[in-house]
Amino acid sequence: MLKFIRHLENYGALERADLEILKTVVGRVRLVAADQDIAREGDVPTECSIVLDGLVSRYKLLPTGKRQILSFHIPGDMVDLQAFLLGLDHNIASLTPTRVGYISHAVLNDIITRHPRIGRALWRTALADSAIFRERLASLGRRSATQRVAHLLCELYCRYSAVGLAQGYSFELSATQSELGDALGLSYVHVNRTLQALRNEGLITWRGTSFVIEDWQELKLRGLFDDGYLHIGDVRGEPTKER
Amino acid sequence: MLKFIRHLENYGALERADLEILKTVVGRVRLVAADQDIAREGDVPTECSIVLDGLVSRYKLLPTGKRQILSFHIPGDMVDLQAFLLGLDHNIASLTPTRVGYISHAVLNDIITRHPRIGRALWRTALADSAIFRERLASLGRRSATQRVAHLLCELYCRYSAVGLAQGYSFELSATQSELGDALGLSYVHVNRTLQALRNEGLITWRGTSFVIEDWQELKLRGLFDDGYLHIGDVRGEPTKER
DNA sequence: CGTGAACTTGAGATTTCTCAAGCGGGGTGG
DNA sequence: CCACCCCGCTTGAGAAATCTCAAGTTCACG
Repeated sequence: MLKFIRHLENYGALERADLEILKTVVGRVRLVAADQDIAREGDVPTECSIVLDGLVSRYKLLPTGKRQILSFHIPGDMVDLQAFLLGLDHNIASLTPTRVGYISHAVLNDIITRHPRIGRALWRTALADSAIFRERLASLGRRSATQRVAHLLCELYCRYSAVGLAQGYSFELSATQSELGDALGLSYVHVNRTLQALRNEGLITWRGTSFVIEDWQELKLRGLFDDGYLHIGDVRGEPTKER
Repeated sequence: MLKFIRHLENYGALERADLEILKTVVGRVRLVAADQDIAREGDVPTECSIVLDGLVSRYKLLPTGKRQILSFHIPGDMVDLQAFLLGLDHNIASLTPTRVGYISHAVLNDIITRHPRIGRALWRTALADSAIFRERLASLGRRSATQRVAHLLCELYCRYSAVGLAQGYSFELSATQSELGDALGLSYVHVNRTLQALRNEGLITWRGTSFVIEDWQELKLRGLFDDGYLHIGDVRGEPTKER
């Protein structure tokens, strides 16, 4: 839960009263095994999910059987704020054993109306989510395989770092190379070769699920990465007279 | 302006009072020539733009000089609701001569707090926007060139149709093949060949900027198109007791 | 230890890109 | 009013990136 609050604070300063409320909003908590669907396209959820622990993905399946992973969600992320106002147009699944916290839509509605500061922070996270989709669009459309892989690693490092889940330049990434491929529009074979190329150049290393960025500056360059689109700490539209 | 209201109504029933307010929200209107930037990455707009006439795109430029078009916006679309709460992380440009209406953020803030029905409809359009990015992600990641082109044509037809800008199965699409390529992650040469292939199969025709879908069922199949992600008329989270 | 999933490697096949050149039509200046 | 010009479209052909298929290999786990 603290990760969620930390995440929210990246999208708008919160006050003590807000924090007290946020500590009470999570109703039930559910443990989910690896590779389980948490919600499916067409579902009509009555609560929103927050990743407390583990790694979650959103994905679409095409009629051809191909899978596109739309996003990865790390602890602190609210996964399906969209389903608060619109139906689900994709699936949500755990990639590792995961702990998921739920906030009922009723409670959410209440918070948004009565605590506008929290409401705005929530909407900002939704817009930041959308910004990540746009940047990935630029990756799939106009970045080479190497650039895509490097870019994704940079992004994940920044996001892990923002919720305190990176130590130095290392972080845990429990996605398989096949999953990375489905997220990047590449075959898993090519992801493998690309990762090895980056390792051979001394930009990254990994051992099991533990990745280390060995040359941050160069990796950013290779991925054409600029963290602006993550909007971490980018807060606008805060009425100055409020309080 | 009527197109904007019509667009909003696709995302939540509005009442007479709402309509009256919406008719007054647009402050200034600006005429923009073709191929002009309307806003740039890093800008801090104080108003939101609505396309009244013409065709608008959002795009990113990578340091390599490549362009990714993120979205096309047709009359009725609000282009930069995101900049209401976060900074702009991409550029916005006219593709044709365009008429743009502006709503100041102050007015918008006021409307959202005082007319929650309109506020929710606005947020739904923002979420639907995000849904389009996700579907395009699936296109760029896992659809073939033919599937991408067919899918985009299906989407644009549905969107034009939803605001009353399609006659039968025909609609005006004033993007160049090069622009379509930058939106679909393809070279303009390949877009050209792909369009011709679809024409030779009798699925579409065009003359200048006027496109006709000759075989809707088959084009949908070829594009693996399902309109669910557009969320047209998909309204949830409307408190039933409200009014 | 045995097993299976994930990772690795090799090599030919495919899709799409890039480069290059020609075509066509609408708008404009003489 | 007409010729010219430019932008966008079209076509061809070789090049490049990435995919697919296939066969190991490794490592975590039971």
